[in-house]
Amino acid sequence: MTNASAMLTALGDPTRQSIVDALSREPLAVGELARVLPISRPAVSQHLKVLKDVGLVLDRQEGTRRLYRVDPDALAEVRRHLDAFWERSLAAFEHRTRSEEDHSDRHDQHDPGDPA
Amino acid sequence: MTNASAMLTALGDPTRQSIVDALSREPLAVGELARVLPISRPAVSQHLKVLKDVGLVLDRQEGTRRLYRVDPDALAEVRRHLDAFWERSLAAFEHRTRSEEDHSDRHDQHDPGDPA
DNA sequence: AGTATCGGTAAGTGCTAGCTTACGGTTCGT
DNA sequence: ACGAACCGTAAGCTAGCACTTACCGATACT
Repeated sequence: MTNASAMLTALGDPTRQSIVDALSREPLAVGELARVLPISRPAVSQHLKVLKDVGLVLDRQEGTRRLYRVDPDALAEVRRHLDAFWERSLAAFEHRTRSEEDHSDRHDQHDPGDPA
Repeated sequence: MTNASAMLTALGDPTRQSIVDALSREPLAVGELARVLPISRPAVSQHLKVLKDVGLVLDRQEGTRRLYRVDPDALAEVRRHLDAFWERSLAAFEHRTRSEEDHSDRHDQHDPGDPA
């Protein structure tokens, strides 16, 4: 499992999506997040651990508090991962559409080898 | 919960990521997917139902088989959603960096109001 | 030093996501 | 009409996830 898919998996939880959403606007401490979200502070801590383990968020000690923020580079990595899916699906679709004109019965549509 | 976040949640499962991965390359029937994946055919069916409910995949009857494929537009929507996170986190970061020069002790950093 | 705030972690619980087997319906071939 | 292949759904089980409360260490203030 690549790092990008691990991040995607971490983003699967709606609560963690809310956390990333909030943190993307401005860095927040754990208690501040817990005040906004409908869950307890330890629950927030556990979610932040998950997000931190996959590299989606960064933390920095600020006195007695601990400020969490989103790592833009990590988000960019997830985006690239989705882009790969998107481009491939688009390519497959267009390939299908093109070969619709001369649709023969042969179904070896993978790697046509550009028969010039 | 918006549609994009629902799709993101559906993509949270690693098996579903594999399914989308496979389907992005070329449309496949349920049985073909089950042959590749380490799970049973009904399990694949259930995953496909989840993906279809959020609009990530499309299906079309092909004789006795049922071909599933990825909807590129849906993937694009998820991508845009992540883009929003990314842009905001980047903006927040740069804002922080800029206001680092004149960092006073006041911590009302939200909406400084551009004090000319 | 004493106190308060903040936050990570341990322990325990409920629920549901994901899986399997079993069954039934539909489409194609003979 | 019969059999085969394909697939969706029901039913049931289990592992793990998300949550809570309780506890403890660390940092800052007076």
